[in-house]
Amino acid sequence: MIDKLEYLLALSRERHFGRAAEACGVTQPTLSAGLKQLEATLGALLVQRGSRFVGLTPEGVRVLDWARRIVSDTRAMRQEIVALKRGLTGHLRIAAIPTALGMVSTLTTPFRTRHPDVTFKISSCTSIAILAQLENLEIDAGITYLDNEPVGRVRQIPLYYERYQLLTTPDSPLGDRAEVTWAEVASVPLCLLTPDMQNRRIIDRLLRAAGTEPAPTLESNSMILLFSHVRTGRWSSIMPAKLAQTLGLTNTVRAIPIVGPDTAHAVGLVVPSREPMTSLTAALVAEARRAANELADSPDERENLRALQ
Amino acid sequence: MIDKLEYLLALSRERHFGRAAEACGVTQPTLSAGLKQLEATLGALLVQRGSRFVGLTPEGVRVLDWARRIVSDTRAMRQEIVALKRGLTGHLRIAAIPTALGMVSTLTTPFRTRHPDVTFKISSCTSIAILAQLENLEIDAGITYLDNEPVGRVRQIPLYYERYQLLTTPDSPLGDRAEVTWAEVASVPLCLLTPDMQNRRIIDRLLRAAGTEPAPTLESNSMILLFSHVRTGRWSSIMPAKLAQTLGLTNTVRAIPIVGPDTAHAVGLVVPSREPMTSLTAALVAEARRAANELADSPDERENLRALQ
DNA sequence: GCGCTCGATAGAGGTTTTCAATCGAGAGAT
DNA sequence: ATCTCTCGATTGAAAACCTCTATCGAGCGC
Repeated sequence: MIDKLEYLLALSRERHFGRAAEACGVTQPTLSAGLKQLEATLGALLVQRGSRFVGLTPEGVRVLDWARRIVSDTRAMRQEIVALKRGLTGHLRIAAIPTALGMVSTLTTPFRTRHPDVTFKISSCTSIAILAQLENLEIDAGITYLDNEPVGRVRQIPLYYERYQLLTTPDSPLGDRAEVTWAEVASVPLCLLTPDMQNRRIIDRLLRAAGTEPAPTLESNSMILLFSHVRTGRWSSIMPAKLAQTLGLTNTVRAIPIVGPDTAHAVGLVVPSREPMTSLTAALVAEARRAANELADSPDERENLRALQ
Repeated sequence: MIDKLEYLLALSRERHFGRAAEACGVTQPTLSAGLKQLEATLGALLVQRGSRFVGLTPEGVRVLDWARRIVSDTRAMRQEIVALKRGLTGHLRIAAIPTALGMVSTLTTPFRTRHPDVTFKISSCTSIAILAQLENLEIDAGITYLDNEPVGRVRQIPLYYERYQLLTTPDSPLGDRAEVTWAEVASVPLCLLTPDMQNRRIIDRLLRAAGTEPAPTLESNSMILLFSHVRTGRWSSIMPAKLAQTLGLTNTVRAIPIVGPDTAHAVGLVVPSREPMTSLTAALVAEARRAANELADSPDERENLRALQ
């Protein structure tokens, strides 16, 4: 039964019988038969039949919802029993927004010291995708903005507030400043993330609040690419302080704090709000709580973050 | 997998392989093998082995906890899909404390009018047993005192406050009174419930609060038996008003309100606090909310009850 | 030590599951 | 219109699994 529910999860994710079967490690006829059997035992069509995959029926959508619960509980149970025997083992799949990638190591490094048998897979994607993947059990945790429209039921552990810095070369127009305003930032040629990234949308909002229209002359979805363009001296960019810190300041690149309307966006760990949590998830949450104390720029900020939980 | 989890549930309930197997509708070797397979897939012993059933291992207890979740979610899923097709159908198992049996019909009657395809099984048992059975998925809902030590996670819907009346014959010492005090009640020969019933323990407390020691000359676990003894004219008894109302006042039996310290005990519906609820449970909760309005003795009381949720 | 209860084990029989191979319907291209 | 390609359903054989009856063996009480 549970394996059949996994078939349904895979199908709704892949939207293709063959790929779903492959993802489950069975052949396509097996998956087809499994779903047909699930439909028989529940007494309702779950998959809209056609020459190709069309979608799930309303009943299918409801079953999908239950399947997520049941499958994730089953996995959590398995994991907990393994953890009871051999200590914390297993695999944590984490997705993070690109601007948070730099600080992931402050989470993973102490975690591995504490639990050496846990392996990680960390992927970079948009805040929207993180919530979608959490919902579909494709990742175990995400690191993203906490002021998102709540898409699914998630538990959030605040980590730090994102503050922005202008990345530029010392010999460019603003290169010698100790701090700059958002209005000033808009006056230099900028390279920024693409607008599908929430970070870019936040920066756009901040620039508009300063009365200017964002007009980057180069867009990319890779922070590394932006950074390398800044190094040429022909572009400047805007980056969260935590990330600029990680990339390291060479003698050709300066990071200048941007002052002005301080609409700080909190970044934190998000995990499925299932009670009780997976033992791995629980350990990660504990680690995040510890990391939050280290990452906070001031005791004040620490207090504010704690209030967000 | 799920059927194996059901085996574990049955075993922990019956504490006997043969009876557990019977409860699951399989033979004892099948249940034994199923549990052994569950142990193999989880990689841990779940049942303490001995010549007879000893108990579950710590791992077994943890798995049992998950099994309850997974099995109940699976049942809820099945039910919801059936409900989507054929409207609300199925079976509701309710347990109630004896003193609440009289008012169950104010819940079930309108429920059946609304959902004619739902059948009921209503059993009478102690408040402790109700919570235990709820925990073990043996009943779907209970009707009991709401001031219990919370044994499991339950959601409670208040129905009414229990108030006590003296049941007696018109020609007995207190038979002509409009109301009596707890101290007066203690002066007549009483027949009461046995002390394993919470109702009796409450009455004992009330009698002691009035400075008297409860000394019933007859005890039983059946309200009907108590009532029939009252009718002989040789005993009086103490009953919740709601129940006295249901049993009906013949011309040989009077119900006299007992005044004094008003430590009202709220009675209500309790259901497993699983999110989302079974469709049947959700419908029952809705019915209980409606019934609470009807049962309340005053608007004041209605307000107090609402606050308990 | 005898008998009884309980749970484990063995082996047969039947069902279910799985897979490779193939079919057939529909979409898109020519 | 027809060809072709993709996708999901179907088929049939082999393997795996599950469930049963029958029986065993350990421990408990007498």
